[in-house]
Amino acid sequence: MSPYDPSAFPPFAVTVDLVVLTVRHHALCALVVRRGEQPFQGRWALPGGFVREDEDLTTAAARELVEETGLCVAEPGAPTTDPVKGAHLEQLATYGDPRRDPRMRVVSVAHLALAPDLPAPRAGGDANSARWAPVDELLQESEGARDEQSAPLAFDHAQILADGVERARSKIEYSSLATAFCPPEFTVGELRRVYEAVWGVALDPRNFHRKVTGTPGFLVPAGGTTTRQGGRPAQLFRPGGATLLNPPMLRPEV
Amino acid sequence: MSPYDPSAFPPFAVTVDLVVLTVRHHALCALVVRRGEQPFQGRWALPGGFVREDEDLTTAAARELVEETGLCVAEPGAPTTDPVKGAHLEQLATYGDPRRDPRMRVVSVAHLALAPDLPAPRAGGDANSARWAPVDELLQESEGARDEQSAPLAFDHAQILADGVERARSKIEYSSLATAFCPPEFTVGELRRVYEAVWGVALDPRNFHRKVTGTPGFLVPAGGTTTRQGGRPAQLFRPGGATLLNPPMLRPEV
DNA sequence: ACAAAAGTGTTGTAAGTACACCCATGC
DNA sequence: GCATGGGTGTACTTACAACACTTTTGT
Repeated sequence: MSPYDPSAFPPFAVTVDLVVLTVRHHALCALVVRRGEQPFQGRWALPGGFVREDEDLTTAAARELVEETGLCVAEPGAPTTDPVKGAHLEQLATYGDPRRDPRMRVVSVAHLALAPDLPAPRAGGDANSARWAPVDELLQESEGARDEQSAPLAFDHAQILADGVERARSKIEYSSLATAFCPPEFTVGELRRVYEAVWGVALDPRNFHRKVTGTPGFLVPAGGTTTRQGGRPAQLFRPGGATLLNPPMLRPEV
Repeated sequence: MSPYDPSAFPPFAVTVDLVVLTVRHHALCALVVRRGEQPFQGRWALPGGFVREDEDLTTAAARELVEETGLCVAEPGAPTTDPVKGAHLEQLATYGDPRRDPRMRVVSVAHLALAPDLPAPRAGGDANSARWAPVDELLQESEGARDEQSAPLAFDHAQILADGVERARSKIEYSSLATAFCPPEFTVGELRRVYEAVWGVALDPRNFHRKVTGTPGFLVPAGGTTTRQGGRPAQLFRPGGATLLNPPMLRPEV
């Protein structure tokens, strides 16, 4: 690595962008904010912002997450019943094409956040508004007439979102991450509907039940029952300690 | 995102660091270079360097790879018999702790490269020398007396290397990536020794053979045989088109 | 009574493990 | 001959898909 001479390296702006996913109305949705400025003024974009001078990348992402949604990241090992603290956050990938931002050289470290269904997004920062949008709408290629709601995302955010969705889809296979989409206590049926929404498939409720309750460390009984989904009362569960599932959940249609 | 005002964001240096892995003498090895300058002068470090003004991150990583090893990245879809062009390169993760470099704020986009066994590394850039070192030596915690060879890596490179090794270990499970450690044509036994070295386990040769030859798209017969490993002549194979393995290879001891 | 969702039992099948066993070369 | 690695056959076991069936609520 070169010495201290600042002229030896070009300066970059470094940002964090967030792919915040949740499951609403049986569909996988992402948080998008409307851009208030050029370029891409008025278009939807992923939330994000500059990394500060003395801030770690993960810290910057967690800060943006709070500013945009009020969500706090779950403390490892400290199970909480506060639905606003159950979020999962991890680094996704870094995007640094020289022309991805027309104004200057920006390297964006994208992060992936998974959250339970929240009442409503709160707009923050320099965004005019924010909303949860089904990822299917956001990612469908421009075909035929397009209304403003489903216009393509700003910058390279469609690519970032696609990468985040793909990460989530594959990661719930072999980890217990799907519980990050659920409230602190949930039923097996609710967990199944998360898998169905994220993967976009229908799962056999009977086999699913046997599988998740039989995977060690995935779920622990919370003690109560609920009928909030109708039908026979269902046992409530909390996430077990396990992070890696053995055996993994299998995504159909291979 | 904020307007053009450069005072609105702090400037960062952006580098790429490379985790270059290969299998030599039945052990997983990483390429390390000796640092010629402060800080960490004389210590081993991962190869890397600054991203240039108009350069994509992947381009920068590929350029560093050529400079340090002479390896070229494999062209997708263009199978080559040149052993120096078969390398696999992918982004690994980004490291941006404010204090990871004592001189200035550096964000490093680490990349993972997999290469077949090469004759010898060639030192390049500002490194005094370069060598292949077994990852077990590089990653073992400081315990007891340590010679210079096994001194811990500079900066946060031990963490980066550990992340790269873990990525490689898990990715050869469900992808055909293990062939990137092999020469253009190889035997089933050579491929098995790759898995054994990367995972650090012993595999049953009989079941392994059945499995890899039975996984569609993993291997295609190259037509010849070889006795370079001794014993009965073995069929030579080339990588098949498949990138994702179905069913996946299973890592023992879970 | 009926619909709806939860949960259990059973059966066929795909895939993995652990071996015994045979094959083709170099020395 | 014998050592060495390559390759096939087979029995045992696990895990998954499919689907019949029972349970417990709300209306």
